[in-house]
Amino acid sequence: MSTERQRHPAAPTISEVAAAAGVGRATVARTLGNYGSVSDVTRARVLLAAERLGYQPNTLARSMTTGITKTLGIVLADVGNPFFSGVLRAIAETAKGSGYDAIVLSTNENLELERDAIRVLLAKQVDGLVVASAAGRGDDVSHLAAAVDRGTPMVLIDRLVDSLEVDSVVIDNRDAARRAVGSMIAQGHRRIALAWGPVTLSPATDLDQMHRILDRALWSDGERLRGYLDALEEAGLPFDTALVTHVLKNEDQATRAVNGMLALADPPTAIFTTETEATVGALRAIRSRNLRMPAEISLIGFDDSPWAAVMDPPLTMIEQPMRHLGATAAAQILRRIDGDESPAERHIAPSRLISRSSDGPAPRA
Amino acid sequence: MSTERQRHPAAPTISEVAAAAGVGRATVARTLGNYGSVSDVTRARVLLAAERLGYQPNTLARSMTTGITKTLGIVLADVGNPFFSGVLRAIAETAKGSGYDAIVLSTNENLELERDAIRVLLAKQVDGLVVASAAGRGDDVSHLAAAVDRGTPMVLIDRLVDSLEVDSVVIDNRDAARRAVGSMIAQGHRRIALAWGPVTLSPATDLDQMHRILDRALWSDGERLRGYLDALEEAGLPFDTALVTHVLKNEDQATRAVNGMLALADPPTAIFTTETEATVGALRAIRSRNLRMPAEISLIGFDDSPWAAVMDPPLTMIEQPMRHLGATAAAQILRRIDGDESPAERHIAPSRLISRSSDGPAPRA
DNA sequence: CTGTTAGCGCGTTCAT
DNA sequence: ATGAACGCGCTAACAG
Repeated sequence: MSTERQRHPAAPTISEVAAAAGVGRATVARTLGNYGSVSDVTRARVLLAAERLGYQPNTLARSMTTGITKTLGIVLADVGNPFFSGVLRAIAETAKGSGYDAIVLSTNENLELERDAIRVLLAKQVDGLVVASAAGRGDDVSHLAAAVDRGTPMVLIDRLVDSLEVDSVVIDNRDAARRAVGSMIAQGHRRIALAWGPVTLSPATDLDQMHRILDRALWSDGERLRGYLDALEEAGLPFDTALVTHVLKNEDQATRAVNGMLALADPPTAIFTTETEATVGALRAIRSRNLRMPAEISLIGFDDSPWAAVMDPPLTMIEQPMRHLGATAAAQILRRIDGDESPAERHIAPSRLISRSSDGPAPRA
Repeated sequence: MSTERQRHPAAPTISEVAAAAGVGRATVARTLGNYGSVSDVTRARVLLAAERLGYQPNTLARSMTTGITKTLGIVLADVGNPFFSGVLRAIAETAKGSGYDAIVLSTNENLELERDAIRVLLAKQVDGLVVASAAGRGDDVSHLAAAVDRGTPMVLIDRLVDSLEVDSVVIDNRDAARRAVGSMIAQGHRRIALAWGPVTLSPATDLDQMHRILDRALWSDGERLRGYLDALEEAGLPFDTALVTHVLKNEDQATRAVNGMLALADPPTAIFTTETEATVGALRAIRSRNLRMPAEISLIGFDDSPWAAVMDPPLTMIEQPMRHLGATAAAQILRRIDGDESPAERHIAPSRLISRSSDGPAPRA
């Protein structure tokens, strides 16, 4: 009996198992690690001892010697976003299938937190990184570059980062947006609002300024806006800066911004939203003005959700293949970890416009 | 020039920094670790060398000697559920505030995956565990008990586990359900459906059987059902097993089950849903039968969401304080890690019934 | 104030 | 087939 009562017996180590089994540590390592050769009787003795002591390997120590953690670092812009949590689920499942675990960090769209996340993950010696970066174009991404330099494989998901020569898995945001907006134009709409455009303090007053703002925006935001512009241009419609929000990305701001547009002398007859929260914000604005949808106002938005189908009317939405995106990203990073040194690949996953009833013919003037 | 081109220079270790600075390893550890005492000049030299070499600490090695990982293990039943991702966000933020990182594993409501998750986390030597368990009452929770025995602090969140004497942070599900159902009864409803009840293959045919099923259900499911029964009993209303779903927890099953109830000769005039997916399923069923809400059917459900307010009509929902739950759980686990040995605490967080327009007076027969 | 040394738990030669 | 011994990168005693 020791003087100080040991409430929690220290976890048994490989040495204790060895002692209990009456063999050397190496033999235990061999049987438990399933390599080298061990006689059947010794193996049985070791296994028994391990079982009885409730031996659990210490993966930290293992990683210490092997230099391998069997762990993926996942950096997401926002786990709270159903899109990202859907992607995450697929990543985690695919990884586990190959014996990898995932450490997930959410940056809340904050570049500073992203830097921190990468630092933490690298310090934890993850074998690979999957990143949905919060970096806008032109932002300093040296933290990502450093990870790559260091030799840690990385794949970008959902958002490209210009200066980085790494694998990526994204959808064709520009095309998806072009098609959505195009379908509204085809239905006769001439004044189509965009919520959200890129965040900026000084809204664009003309197309040139818009393009300049666009060059510093988040990649996906930029692409979606470009697709919007593409559709306008194809149809020969003028671009009106008053129809693009530049507000901070939260629901209240979106609501207010869309409300403002709806109050214009020449209001939009259709709204294109680039994210779930913008969609909800737009719906709030539409509801507060008692507009009938789609009779008086049409709406198409990014990121389908289960509830979109039970809205009144059911919402026409762009669906992103979350599972496919996640699974592809995970498979790619595992391949890199496995030693694949081929040039960086860009995977483009298909998106789909799910037609429901929130969009319809433009009302006659 | 070495024969084999070294693409990725090995990460510099403390020894290399020491060499570069011309001091001993310990001195480097002291300056970088900010402990002990180091002369200003040496400190400067070390800092410079570390900076120039781009030194990054290897936390694995650190944890190896200290026995501390500064890492929390979070096991959630489903990260895809907005409720859990909201909770997670609060946990992560609180933890980071104290210098802790979080490793998150989602079990998809699968006990087997939960066992695996705990094993992985323990192997990674996390300092503490926050768990929303997928275990129903009576299920084998030895994996959780083992973690506690081993001395790893644990706090249960959202779901209690009977046999475990550990801290927990939950809401009073029973009371929340009782109040919601009670408010419908007060509005004249006599036939109130419950979606979802506990999952089971052989539905209850009477109250006794219901209670028996209840004794093996997920804690939160059980509590919510109990609250439903409480409200019925208080009002002297009979319990009808036909009004409680027993289906698998996915949207399609919920839709079908609710549809079936609505087709009854004596259909419910109100529905109480215990989770978001059940709510969406119920809405689908209501919509497919073209029922007007709340004129012909009332609805109240668990877990408020941004979109609930833009539905037509806006949904009356029970809001759980996700941030509060997460922050409390994190604070509690940090306290335990800090050495607090006081008896297990049960934190009960307040929930709130947000009254909107999906519920109303019962239609006259 | 600073350098030396001894582990932490494990995987892996190298002998035997 | 098996055991002894070394090292991964770092912290913590212990000398000086």
